[in-house]
Amino acid sequence: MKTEPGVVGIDDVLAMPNQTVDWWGVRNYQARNFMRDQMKVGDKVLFYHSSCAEPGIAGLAEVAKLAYPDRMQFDPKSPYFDPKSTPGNPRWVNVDVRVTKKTRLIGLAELRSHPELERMRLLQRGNRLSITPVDPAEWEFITGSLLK
DNA sequence: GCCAACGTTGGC
DNA sequence: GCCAACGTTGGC
Repeated sequence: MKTEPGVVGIDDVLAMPNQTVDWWGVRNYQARNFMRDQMKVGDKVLFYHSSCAEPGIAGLAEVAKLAYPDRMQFDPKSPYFDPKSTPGNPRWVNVDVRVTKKTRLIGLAELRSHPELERMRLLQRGNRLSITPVDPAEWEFITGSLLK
């Protein structure tokens, strides 16, 4: 799951109660559907920093709460406000994410250097999705080999 | 700031 | 439903 550290970085989440944050602001249907349809409490998450000086994996996390309406869509003052969304029929949802471990930063170049991660969705050319599935083998390689 | 690669919008 | 124009993402 990508986040911009200038907005909410891993240190910000670690400073929050229960090291947990609501993943507000996703406004892409595919990414929303991953949260809504796929993610369960306890699912493991790679916490990724994007649009910053050092893009890469910054930590490990897990899903702490099933998808529910994103609070920003109802706030007219928020850039994430959606006038077409109503509390009775919300368009956007988010899960809660709890950071379980801050790791060393694994940069993009390093990720790309490993053939084991060649097919990782995050690394595919043209990928702009802020939430992408991670293959169990990819998770194992990253947590088992790269972070040892 | 550039720009590739998308995704969304809206006229038809 | 098509598709051109426009907007966004995100690494560099």
